[in-house]
Amino acid sequence: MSDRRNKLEDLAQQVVQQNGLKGLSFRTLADEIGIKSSSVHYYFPEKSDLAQALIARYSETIFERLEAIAKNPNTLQKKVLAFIAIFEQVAKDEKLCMCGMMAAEVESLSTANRDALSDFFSGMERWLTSQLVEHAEELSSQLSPTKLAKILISGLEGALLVDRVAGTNQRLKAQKELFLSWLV
Amino acid sequence: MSDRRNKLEDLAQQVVQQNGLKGLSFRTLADEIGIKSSSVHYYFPEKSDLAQALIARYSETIFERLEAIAKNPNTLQKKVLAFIAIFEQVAKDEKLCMCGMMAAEVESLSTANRDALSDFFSGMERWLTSQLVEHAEELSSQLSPTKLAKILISGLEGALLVDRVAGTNQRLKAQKELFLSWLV
DNA sequence: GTCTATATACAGATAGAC
DNA sequence: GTCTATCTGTATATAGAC
Repeated sequence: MSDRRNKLEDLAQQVVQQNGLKGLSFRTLADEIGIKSSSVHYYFPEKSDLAQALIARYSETIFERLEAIAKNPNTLQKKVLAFIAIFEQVAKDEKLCMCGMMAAEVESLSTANRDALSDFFSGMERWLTSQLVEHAEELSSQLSPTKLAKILISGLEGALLVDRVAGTNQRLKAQKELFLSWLV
Repeated sequence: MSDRRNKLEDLAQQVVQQNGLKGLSFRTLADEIGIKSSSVHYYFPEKSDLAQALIARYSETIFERLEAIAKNPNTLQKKVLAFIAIFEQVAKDEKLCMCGMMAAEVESLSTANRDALSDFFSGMERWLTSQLVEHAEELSSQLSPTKLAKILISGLEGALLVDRVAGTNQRLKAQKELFLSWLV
């Protein structure tokens, strides 16, 4: 992967997490890097190609981190708090989860983009579910691990969304406490 | 309020809930109504004026419904299920909460728009909190009503977001079960 | 209130030179 | 790989006639 391609993706991802895919233009992207928009089209012929690359890249980054968390022997509490910390870092930069942002724009995405987005969320849920199952003895909730995973992940996505408008982190904190309430 | 103005707002709201404010143009809005975009500017000089009207209108509609739910003597379970049903109706139309959608676009909104959005979410949380407090004896959670309200509302917003991508209603259902798990 | 006409800006995308 | 140049479409917004 070329360095330039990488820099384009870095910058594009940041813009998408703040302003959305519709808030990102090949022109401004090129300007910030110091090239022309036609050169950006060299790397990403269409905008949907850029979006696809961004989703793939973001997914890779996140799932690598999740794998590292899972591999490291630890309590469920520590593991999931490390998971939640990923969202907290996003919130601190006044951004959204990149895939959460694109989810809001799903009507204007290609079907490949949509599928990749859908895979991202189901992958995160699968990861969290497997952690909850693996540490079942540390859980005290009456709800199934699958449901708990769906609840927490959509809760975290929504918390990022609403907290950013309010300029606080109260909802993210509340979601964290929700998780803690599920532990024995 | 003129009939035309109303029809413009009706249509605009629907488009925003599906495609976002950036996905709404004065031109297409005018076309669908059968007038020219300059005539839309007669009602809403700038796009931020339209956005402000939409948020005010949406808030009014929702809070009227919440007031009706609160006024009608009922169990906490029935009241909150009626609250959740508002989200379920939105999901059925493959839309987002209009304010949830605009929350994703907050970086490109006027400060008045942001403040109105923030008020919408805090108003919903205040309503839900007051219901939880009023029916405290029906609750069994260790978390405070304020936190439960924040958890459920951001959870519902996130569930709409993620479910729409996945084309299911699993996360909304899971959030509903989460609420039910809080009852005695 | 609605129109025509237009100003201005910006979007995604492509052709072809270098 | 990057450029210049350009096509084409669309956006917000305004002026002024009717």
